[in-house]
Amino acid sequence: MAVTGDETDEETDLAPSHMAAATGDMPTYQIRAPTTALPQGVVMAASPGSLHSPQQLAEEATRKRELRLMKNREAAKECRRRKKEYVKCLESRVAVLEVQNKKLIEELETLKDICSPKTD
DNA sequence: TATGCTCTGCGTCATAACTA
DNA sequence: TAGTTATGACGCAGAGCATA
Repeated sequence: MAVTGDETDEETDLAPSHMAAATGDMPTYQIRAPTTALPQGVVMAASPGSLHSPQQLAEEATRKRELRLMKNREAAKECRRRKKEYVKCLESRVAVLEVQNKKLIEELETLKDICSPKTD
């Protein structure tokens, strides 16, 4: 067979998990890594037991919110980066498959020519 | 050059999915 | 089951481009 062996097996782990569930064969691009390191400038909270006044509670709530927003900001950046990578991966796969398809069509035409009975 | 349109990236919120 | 993370959706701002 003249099927080119250039079918990419480069499927990276790049499809959203729910997408993977939908299509059944797409890889996932969700990479859950343990995030132990805090971003720079983040100060760990005082233990809840050490909070007393309503003002302290309010400050703690504000601090928690800012920490959450910062984490989510970083998560969103990373998510977008992975998504772009995933799309690039899909686009290159499309390009490869288009070339492969073209070759197969050409091969089919050649075989048709060879096999078709000559009618004079 | 001013204006409108499109594209791209960002921050935030809501929520699904996951983990301890 | 509460807390955490990943991601879709939305709105905003800035850059680049066409065109009147």
